[in-house]
Amino acid sequence: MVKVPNRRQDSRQGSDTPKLEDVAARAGVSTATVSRCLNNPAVVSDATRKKVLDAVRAMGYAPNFGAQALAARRTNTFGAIVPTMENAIFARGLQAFQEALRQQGITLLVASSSYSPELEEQQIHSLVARGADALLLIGHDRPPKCYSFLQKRQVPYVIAWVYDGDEGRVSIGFDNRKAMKSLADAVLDRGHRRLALITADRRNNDRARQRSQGLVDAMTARGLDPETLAVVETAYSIANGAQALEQLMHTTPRPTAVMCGNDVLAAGALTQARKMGLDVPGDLSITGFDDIEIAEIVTPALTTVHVPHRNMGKGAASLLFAMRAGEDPGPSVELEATVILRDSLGPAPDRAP
Amino acid sequence: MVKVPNRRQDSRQGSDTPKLEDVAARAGVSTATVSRCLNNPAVVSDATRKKVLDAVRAMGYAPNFGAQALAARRTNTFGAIVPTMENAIFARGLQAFQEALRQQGITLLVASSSYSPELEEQQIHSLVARGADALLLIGHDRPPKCYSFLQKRQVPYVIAWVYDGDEGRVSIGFDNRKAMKSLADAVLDRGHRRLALITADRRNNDRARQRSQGLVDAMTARGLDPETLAVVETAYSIANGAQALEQLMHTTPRPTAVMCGNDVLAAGALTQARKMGLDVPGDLSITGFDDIEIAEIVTPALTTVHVPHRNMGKGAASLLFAMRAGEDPGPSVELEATVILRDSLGPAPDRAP
DNA sequence: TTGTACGCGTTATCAG
DNA sequence: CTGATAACGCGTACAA
Repeated sequence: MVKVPNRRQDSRQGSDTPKLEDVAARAGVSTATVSRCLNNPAVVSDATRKKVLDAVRAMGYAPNFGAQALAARRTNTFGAIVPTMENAIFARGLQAFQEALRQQGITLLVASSSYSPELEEQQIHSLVARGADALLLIGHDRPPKCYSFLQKRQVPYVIAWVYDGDEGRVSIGFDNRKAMKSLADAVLDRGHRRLALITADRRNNDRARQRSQGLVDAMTARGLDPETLAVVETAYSIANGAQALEQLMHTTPRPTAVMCGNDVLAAGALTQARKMGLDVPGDLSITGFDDIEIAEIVTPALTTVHVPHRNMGKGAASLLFAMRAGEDPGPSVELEATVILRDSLGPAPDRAP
Repeated sequence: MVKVPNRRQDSRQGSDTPKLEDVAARAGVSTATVSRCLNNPAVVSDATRKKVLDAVRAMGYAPNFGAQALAARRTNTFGAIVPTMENAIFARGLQAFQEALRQQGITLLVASSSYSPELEEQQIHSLVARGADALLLIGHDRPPKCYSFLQKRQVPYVIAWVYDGDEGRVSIGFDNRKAMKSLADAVLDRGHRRLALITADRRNNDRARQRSQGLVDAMTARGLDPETLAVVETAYSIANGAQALEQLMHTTPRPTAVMCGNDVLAAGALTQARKMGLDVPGDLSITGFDDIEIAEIVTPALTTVHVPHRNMGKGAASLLFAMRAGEDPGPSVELEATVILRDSLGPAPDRAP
């Protein structure tokens, strides 16, 4: 069979994407030199570099991703899988992560798992198959095979949004349990004794579990029976928060404070409480978690926990850079989360003047 | 030089990613057959197909993306560039878009341009370089070279979130100008005559420009002088909405209704108004645009324009499928946006009883 | 400092 | 229906 090299399928006209070879021809050098100019400019002479870069610009050359990935065995792409993109919980963190990556010339691929372990596993495979050089994951909760897969494929990853000693994995985040305990302490300090919790499904969500546990910790520390805590588990959404609150208001004894697993649920709960004619915080106190923008604009503003969104994103990027470079990323990083007191938390009603 | 085929750099142990060849060996067939099993199962015999697929499963084989892209000249990846991911404006639409793509086995890459034309151009290049088969863009406003680039590269694209006759480009969306005029009509119907507008920067944002124009249309239609409209231009954010409102409240004559370019600005404005001790809608009416979740939970709930988020996403996917298949996508699609009346809009104060 | 040439893992064509 | 094998476009030892 005869070779027909380098003739475009369609030699008629300009559906063309210039390739390295074209640039090389125009600049009067070899493809190797062009490649070097782009990837390792230091080793080529000033004169040729200029010549080549001019040609590159003139032709609007951009490397073919597939070819590059195939040859370099590296994509300069990191992946992130977050449970949701429908609200702002992870938005700020991702933004910071992305900014840090961009500075290193790395592209971010974001996928969302909709809080489904199966979907997340699929996304992990997909991102790795697409050549992600490293991965950002949220929380520890996922099937062990996910971890063995990543290890087998030698893909570095970091667990964000949690810090809990070490699970043998590099993580960066805050102590969800401790943070919720602090918030619960603030609630208990105000005399509340009948508490309720609206939380996300705790089965596949270690953050939710830890937050829940933090509340129990606080109660136990004061000699309260955790069994008296009313709990509603539901998916994160404003509507669900509202529905959960309604449900809780029909329980006896009625709670005087409803703590929510995040601000989205809390916003829904708050809206519903007011819709039911309750005064917040006069009749009922409500707290959130995460301190996303919504917390400040609802009425009354939400007492919540501010989490270090941006620092988690930035820090995760640093850890992954180190890991990709084959360096030791060091131990997991603990960042601080702080209680933010706003108007949705007040003294317990029966204790008020 | 001697060829050293198919020996892994590291033959020591299992840092391995199985390749087509490995699967072929295990199944006792050629690589071509394995490839066919995966991409065009119909043409291989049942027996071999089973044999091959078993091997694939057993080895956990996943095709190498780069190689696949290089050989097939197709990535099964679509890209979307939205102005922002920091709030929910585009979240629902993107979600729907993604769901539609997934059904066709297509992965979505999302990038955000932060409302910067330069950044957007860069993102377009990046996504195309990464082999995006098609692109979703928001609005028409961008340098012509972006369009010529896409045309030259033969990358299909659709413009979403707008419908304005035809710019010679396929678009799917609603008529921003008409929608805002309807909302403004509702405001004017309630007796408001001193209006203000808080809008995003209109220079690179045709949606913002059209919405602004719609307001002018409504005023003109009633014989009001558009010159009396107080306008503040600012970036979409809650904080900016708040600041803009404060500024407007210091103008004379003070507006009785503040219309906002979107719900995020409106939420900020609303919060600020209440912080300033104003009664909404008693002293001041405020409107938003987009009808994202936040519109329902602020107090009072926002009168706004509901835009067809999900249908735009789904429809955009359909159009792109057709275009990628070389079919004629047909003309641009106009969807309906509807005014949603909620409590933040009331009668003009001086007209109230 | 630059050029030559091979291999990266798939797909697709063509011959059996 | 299956098997060889030539591209696909780039990176990079190795040679010059």
